[in-house]
Amino acid sequence: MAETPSRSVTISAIAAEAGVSAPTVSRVLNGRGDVAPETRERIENLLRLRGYRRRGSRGDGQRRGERIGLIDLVFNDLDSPWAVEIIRGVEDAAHGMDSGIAVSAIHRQASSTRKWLQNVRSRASDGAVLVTTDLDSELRSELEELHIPVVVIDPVGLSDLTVPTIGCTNWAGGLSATTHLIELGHRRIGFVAGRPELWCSRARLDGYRAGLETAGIEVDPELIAPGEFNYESGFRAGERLFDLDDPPTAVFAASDQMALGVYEALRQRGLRVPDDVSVVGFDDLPQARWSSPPLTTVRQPLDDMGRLAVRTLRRLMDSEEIESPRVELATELIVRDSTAPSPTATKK
Amino acid sequence: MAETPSRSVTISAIAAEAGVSAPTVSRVLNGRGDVAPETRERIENLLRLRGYRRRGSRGDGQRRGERIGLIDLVFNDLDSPWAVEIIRGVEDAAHGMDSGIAVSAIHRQASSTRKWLQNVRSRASDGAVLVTTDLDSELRSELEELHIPVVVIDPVGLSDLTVPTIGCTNWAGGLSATTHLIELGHRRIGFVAGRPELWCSRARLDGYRAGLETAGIEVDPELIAPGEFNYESGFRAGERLFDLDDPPTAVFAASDQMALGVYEALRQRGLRVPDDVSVVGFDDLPQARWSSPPLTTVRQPLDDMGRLAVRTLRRLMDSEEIESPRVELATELIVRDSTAPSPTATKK
DNA sequence: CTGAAAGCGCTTACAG
DNA sequence: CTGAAAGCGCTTACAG
Repeated sequence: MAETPSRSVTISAIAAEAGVSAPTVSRVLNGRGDVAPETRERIENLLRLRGYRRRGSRGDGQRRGERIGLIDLVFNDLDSPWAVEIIRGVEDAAHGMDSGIAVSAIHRQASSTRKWLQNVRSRASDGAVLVTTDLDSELRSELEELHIPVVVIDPVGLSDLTVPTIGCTNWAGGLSATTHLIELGHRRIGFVAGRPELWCSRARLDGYRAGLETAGIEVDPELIAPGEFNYESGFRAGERLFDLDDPPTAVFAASDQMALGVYEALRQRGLRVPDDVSVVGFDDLPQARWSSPPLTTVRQPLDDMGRLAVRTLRRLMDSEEIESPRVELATELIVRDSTAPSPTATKK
Repeated sequence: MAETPSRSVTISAIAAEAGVSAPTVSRVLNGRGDVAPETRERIENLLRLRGYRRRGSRGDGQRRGERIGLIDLVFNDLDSPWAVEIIRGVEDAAHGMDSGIAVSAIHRQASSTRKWLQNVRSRASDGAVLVTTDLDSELRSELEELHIPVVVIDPVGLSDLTVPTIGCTNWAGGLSATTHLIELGHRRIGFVAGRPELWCSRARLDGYRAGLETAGIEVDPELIAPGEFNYESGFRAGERLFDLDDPPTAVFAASDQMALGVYEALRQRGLRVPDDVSVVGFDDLPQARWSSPPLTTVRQPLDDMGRLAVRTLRRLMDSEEIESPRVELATELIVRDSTAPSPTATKK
């Protein structure tokens, strides 16, 4: 957790500590050229270390409980289909407390990360919500230097606990999806896994296993196909599962996108959902509702996770207690039209 | 177009004009309670009129060509599936010029619009990109009072030209989709229209008509079904078209979401895409690629529209010339697997 | 390359 | 409810 930013990290405080005058620090801050390299570096270090933030003439800095003005919302990339869901939740909660949100993506190149950080610093937001699958440690330490509260929304991982993290119950979701299929009479249930290096993939897989084992069904490794959460990998996994000698009658895919890939693999084989094969996804992205047939899936409350992130940020800013560094919101099985009783099941 | 903001709308300038002291204006700005109602109102009006923006102690205001720091990106609602596409484009371009973006939604209630505006004002962004289907005139005049450059991204409408607007070639897109189907041998081609009050719906419909007429096919009003751009209306339109005595062999829907609704209507009737019926959409949202079968559609370059909006804003800020108040980017037909030769066509 | 001085825009007690 | 005064954080010439 970042040290509490000292109450008045002003230009003159920094100047005093660096043994220069205030104007010199000001010049460094404004990127003027005429400062000796050593001086500049010394000042820049202090600036970072002390978490300097421009304060205008508002007097004695941020007061406890002061209205928050701007929250940074940071994605790895904006091409994930769940980005909007989270944006909506965060925007909604921020709006409710009269705050704005600054959305940005850390573009791949390391060089640009640095520029991006400078941006965040210069717009002086009051807190940051990070949505990220891979929160590398370098970035994290850079963020600490911002001296603002940070909350991580982490729908896929299970990061370490130095920063409050908001996730969802992946294991329970995997279990409920599998149980749903078993209750429909399915016995051969395929699983399309997510990226193996992410904890959520493991949790969903274990939920699947637990469901089978509870029902006394043996886990057949042949029925577990690798995937990477995206459409294409779901499609390939679907092909693989239905090329088996004894193919499954139902498939649980660890993401909606992979479930849609499975749809396509089935369509190309002339198999129908749900008449021939049942399919369950994970996420409940809007497109799950608009697929044909509408997809039964495990809902991950991304918007609520966004809202909770903002509320947590708020508490952090007010130096209130956080219940727990890791919160997992409940997943929920949404039954639509892609699941039906197993064609091979004994009719009851 | 907003009047150019005067160079130095300072608190004391406002105070002088209002015949009060600077501290009083300051109190109004900071929402302190102890100001006489009439005084407050007089000051608030002047503040709006003169486009007051907090300037800290940066000396003489914004200099021409100064690095831009924050761009406001405003949606009506964040539930539109194309929101991310635009966000990505705007973020990308803004990132490229070391600027951040503040994303917000105007929530429905009028009361909250006012609060939202105050927020925009107080975060002092350097420009605003509006994405909106219904840019009501009240909101627009409020925005003028912000005295910052504004660009409207308008994928659906054709607003009046007091503000630079970026759209796409809806008519040409409608024409190319229809021509594609005709070239595949289809003669009875259904059309699912968009919300009739929006100009883009009209343009797409006219493109459809033009395509038919060019090929010497009579326009059958029965084949034109009403829709509202969303999934449900597409579904209903599909039901209606395929309940006709002489149903179409192909359908062009004025949005991807409606096309997916048509998919579902077809599935429920046991009809297959594209073997029995071809379907074309409009937008090329990511989900078009992930539908089953992947959807042939007219691509609207939403991300490029976002990028262009930022570049236009930049020129406005630098007081450079804008080529044209209304720019339309080209649409492009993306052929995937939802279209095939008409089953009733004479084989060539 | 750096600092002392002047100044800007704003806010905060304080007095009435 | 309002203003004169003091002060804060920062920046901009200017001088060396």
